[in-house]
Amino acid sequence: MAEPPTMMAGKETATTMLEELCTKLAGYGLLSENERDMLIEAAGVPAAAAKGTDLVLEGASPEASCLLLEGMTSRYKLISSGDRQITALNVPGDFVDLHSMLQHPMEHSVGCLTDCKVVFFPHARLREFARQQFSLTALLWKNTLVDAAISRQWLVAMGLLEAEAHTAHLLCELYLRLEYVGRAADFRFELPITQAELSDVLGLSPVHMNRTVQALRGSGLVIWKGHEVTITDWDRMAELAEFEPTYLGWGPHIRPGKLERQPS
Amino acid sequence: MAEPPTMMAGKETATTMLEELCTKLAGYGLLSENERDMLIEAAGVPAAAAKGTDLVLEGASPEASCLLLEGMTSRYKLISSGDRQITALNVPGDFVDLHSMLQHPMEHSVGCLTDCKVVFFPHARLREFARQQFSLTALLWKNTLVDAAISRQWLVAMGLLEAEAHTAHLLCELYLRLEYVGRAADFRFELPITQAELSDVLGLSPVHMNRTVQALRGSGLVIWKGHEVTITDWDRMAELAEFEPTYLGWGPHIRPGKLERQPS
DNA sequence: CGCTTAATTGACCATAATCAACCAGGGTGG
DNA sequence: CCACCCTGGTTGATTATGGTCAATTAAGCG
Repeated sequence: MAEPPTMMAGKETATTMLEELCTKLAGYGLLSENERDMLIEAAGVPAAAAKGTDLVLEGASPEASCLLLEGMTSRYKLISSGDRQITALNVPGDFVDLHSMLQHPMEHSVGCLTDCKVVFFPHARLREFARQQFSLTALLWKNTLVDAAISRQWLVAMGLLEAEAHTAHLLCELYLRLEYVGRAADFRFELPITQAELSDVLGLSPVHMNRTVQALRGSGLVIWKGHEVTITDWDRMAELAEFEPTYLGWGPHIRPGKLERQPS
Repeated sequence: MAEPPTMMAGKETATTMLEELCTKLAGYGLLSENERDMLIEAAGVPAAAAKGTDLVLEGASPEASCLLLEGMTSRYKLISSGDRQITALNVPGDFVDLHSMLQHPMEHSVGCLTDCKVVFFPHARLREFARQQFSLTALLWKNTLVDAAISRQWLVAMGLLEAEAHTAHLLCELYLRLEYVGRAADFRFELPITQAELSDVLGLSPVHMNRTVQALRGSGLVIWKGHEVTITDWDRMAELAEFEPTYLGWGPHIRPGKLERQPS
C-alpha cells in the first residue's frame, strides 16, 4: 500500500503553492516576512503522491514533516478487526505530521484520499530554524495546537451528537477550512471522498452514513451531489451541529465568508 | 461554579511536588538539570482548588498555565442541551492548559473532579525561558503533543470500540499514566470519579455506564469497588481494549510496571 | 458494452438511550 | 441515636439509533 511519493517537475510550483500556507499562517497573526522566507527556505523537494498511497505509516519515525499543497489526506488507525478510524482530515495548507518532529514513532498512518501534492520539510532544518527564531517555533507549535483542538472538537461531536448533527458539524468545519485556503466559496465545496470513507471519520457504518446523507438532503440544509456539497442554510446547519468555529484558531469571531461577508 | 483557587500554605510543598513532574519529563529524555531548574524557577504560586470548581473557563484567555500537582481534573465542553463531553482527564504532573499559552480563547473548560493542588506558570515567564532554551520549548511542545495523541486515541476508541472495550481502554490508559507518576502500582489505582462523570468521558448514558462497569466486573478482568480499581488480568484487558500504549509518548516499549517488571 | 466501484434500499438485529423506580451509604438535624 | 435526605449506584421495561446482511441500482471507465 505504501509507496514513495514521486518527484514533481520543478520546485517553482511548490514554492508558489507555499504562498498559500503563508497566507493561512499570516491569518494567525504570527507570520512576518522574515519567517515566511525561512519557511520557504526550509522546504524540501516537492512531490506528488497518488490516491490510495500512504504518506506516513504507523510505527515509522520520519526524518521530515509533510505539508499538503493539494488534495486531501486522512490520518487513520486500523484495529485488529480491520476497522479503520480516521482521526483527522487534511486540506491544502495543513501540516500532515508536524508532530513527528518531536513525537515518534507515529501512532497513526496518513493516507492520500485523492491524488496529492506535498512538500517535505526535513526535521533537521526545521529544528535549526526554530532554534534561531522563537516566533517560527510558535508558528509550528500553534499549528499542532490547532490540530489538537480539532481532535478535541471531534471528540465532543462524536460523543454528544447523533449521526445527522455530527455529519453537519464535519461539513461546517470542512467548509470553513477549505474556504480559508481558497478552496471553497459561496458555501460550496468539493468533498472528494466516498461515503464509506466518511463513515470511517464519523464512526458510523457505511449504510447508516448513506441514510444520514439522505436525511441531510431531505432536511433542505444541503445540496449534495456526487462530490460537490453546497450548504444551503448555514445558520440552521450550524445550529443543528452546535458548530462554534472558535476552535479553528483564527480568532474569536469567524464566520463563513472570512468576515468580508456581512452577518445576515 | 468557578471560584478562584485559594493560596496554599508554603511554596516548598509545591516545589517538592514539582519534582514529580520533572521525573515524568525526564522520562521523555528531554529534561536536563538545567531545564529542570528553569521549570522550577518559572513556577508561580501554588494553590488549592476544591472539587467542583473550575480552573479555567471556556472563553477565557488565561495569563498562566496550570500544572496539576494532586487530584484529578477534566477538560470538558457543554452543549446547549446541557450534556457534557469530557475530552481529557488530567493526573498529577499534567499541564492542564498549556496550550492556552499560544491558543486563546479556551474552547473548553477545566474543572476539578476532586480537591486539587496546582501551580500556575505565568505565560510571560514560560515564554521568556522558552525563547532562551529551545530544549525547554521542545519539552513543553512535546507535552502538548502527547495530549493531542491521547485525544486522537480517544477518538479511535470512541469510534471503533463498544462500551465495554472502550471502558477497558480508559482503565488501561489511566493505570499507566498514574503509575508513571507514582500514583498507582500493582495494577491497582484510585479512580476518584463517579460513574456519571465516567459516562461523560465515554459518551454513554449513566445507566449504560453502570451496566458496562458490571459487565467488566463479571468478566473477571477487573475488581472495581467504590473508587478503587484493580486490573486483575492486564493482558486480556489490553487485548479487549486493543490497547497499545505507544501513544503515551514514553518510548516504544512501555508495559505496566515501567519496564522494571518482566514481561510475562 | 461489460466490469468495477459507489450509492442505495429493505429486512432484521443489537447496542445503547430513556424512563422510572428502588436501594445503599453517608451526613445531618432533631 | 435515629429518622431523614441526598447522592450515587443499581435494576427493569421499553424505545431508538445505528449495525449487519444481503441484494439492487447507479455511475464511471476501459
